Amino acid sequence: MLKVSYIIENKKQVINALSKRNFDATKIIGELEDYNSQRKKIQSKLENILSKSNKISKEIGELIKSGNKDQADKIKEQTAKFKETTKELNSELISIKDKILDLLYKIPNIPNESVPVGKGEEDNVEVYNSGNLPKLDSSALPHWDLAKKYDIIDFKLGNKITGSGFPVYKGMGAKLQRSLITFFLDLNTNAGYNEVQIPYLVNEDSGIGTGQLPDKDGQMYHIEKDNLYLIPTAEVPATNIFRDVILNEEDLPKSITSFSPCFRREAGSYGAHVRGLNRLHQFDKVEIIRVEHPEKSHHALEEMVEHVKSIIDKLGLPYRILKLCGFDLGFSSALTYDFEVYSAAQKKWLEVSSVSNCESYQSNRLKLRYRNSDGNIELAHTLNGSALALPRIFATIIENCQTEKGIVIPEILVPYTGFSMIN
RNA sequence: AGAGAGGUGGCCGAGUGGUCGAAGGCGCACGCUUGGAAAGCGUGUAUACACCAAAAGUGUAUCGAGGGUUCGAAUCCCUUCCUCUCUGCCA
Repeated sequence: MLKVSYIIENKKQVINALSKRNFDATKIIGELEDYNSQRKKIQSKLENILSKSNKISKEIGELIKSGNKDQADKIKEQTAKFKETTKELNSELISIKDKILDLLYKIPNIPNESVPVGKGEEDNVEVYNSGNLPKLDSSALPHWDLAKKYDIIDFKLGNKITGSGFPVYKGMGAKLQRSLITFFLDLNTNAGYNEVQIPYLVNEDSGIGTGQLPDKDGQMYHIEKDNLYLIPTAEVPATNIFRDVILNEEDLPKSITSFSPCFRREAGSYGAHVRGLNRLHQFDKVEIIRVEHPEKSHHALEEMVEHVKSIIDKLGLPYRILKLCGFDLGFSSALTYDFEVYSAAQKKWLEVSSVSNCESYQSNRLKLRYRNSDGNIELAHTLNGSALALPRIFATIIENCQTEKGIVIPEILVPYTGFSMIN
């Protein structure tokens, strides 16, 4: 979330910048200003009274010490009136702070200057594409048919065990899946990301820290009995490593990578476009996270983009990179690049990675800060990206690499799979 | 899951109702000392918010979290989370 002081001091720029998202912040910022000045008034009043009553308490203490009980009792009466007003003011203060927080939760991050204006996903700007799109002959099968043909993914079995969107990978399919995970982790750690294994369930504080709560709690699976949430991405536990942390400037940057299954309720998205592996309730993903100095975060984003490019290049899949327009930009992101690989059998672009700079939007919620060389404390910047999400990569590999004889595994994966052909 | 013991600053650790934001130590920073280092000595060493144009300064809150008792809570009571020990269960 944004800082109240920042919003109020830069009101015009904020409203202007948010209009890129088709988000009209005029009213909400107006309310925010009102609440904030109310908050200050109440707080001053309250602190004044508390200060007085603290002084009196000290006096009472001294009087009792010196044996002056009668006088102490007299002064005690004075404090009675403070008590009620203190209580009232305090509950007013709490409720107004809650209101301010509620408003802050509703304001998305300010898009970076370079983010294009847009009214829909058609306004995303292609900034890179890797070359020619492969053409398969008309007998080419989509991955759900290939999965059945070679018995590598069983969607029906997943339905039986859990429900739709929980596929069972079998045999060479399972092996390919595991190979991809290891392959991605190897590339990420070679690029300097520290591998961590994180919990797949997180508490409420963590959900709030990275912005899934309170607004998007319908998208996460919630275990009510223990009040825990199944993670929708490793970004949540991995970024929360740094919640309530003050780093030293020289500790930056922090780079980590983590594999995890991801759980998403995907409430309300059903239909043909979610067929097969295209949209699942449980899928595997390897994530990269960076905590950066504000002056370096945009360079870091470019590095992350280059890194993801190199991964897809190695797999030899056709892809393009989109710079997301204001409309499509995620709530807490300032700048996002989406990677889409081209599925020749589905004749469709499939998103496989989203690399974002959240600037200080997450770190303000997380209270993730660093101490600069002057000794001042400032918010760090957080970035995250998929490197990579598995299902659509899996789907595209088997679709694009299908031949009459079988599915040809990309050469770079063969040392991981131990086989070069699924047939 | 049951019984017991705990959770204090970057770390260790004192504090069981009254100048306690918190002794003491370690660590860290700066200074003195030294040819240089170590040792020694001295000084400093939390965060958030508010007041102030700003700095200085002042105020308020924070001793796992939330609530309560009290003029006053790190200290007493309740709830909750976490850690440790024993028992149970288990990969």
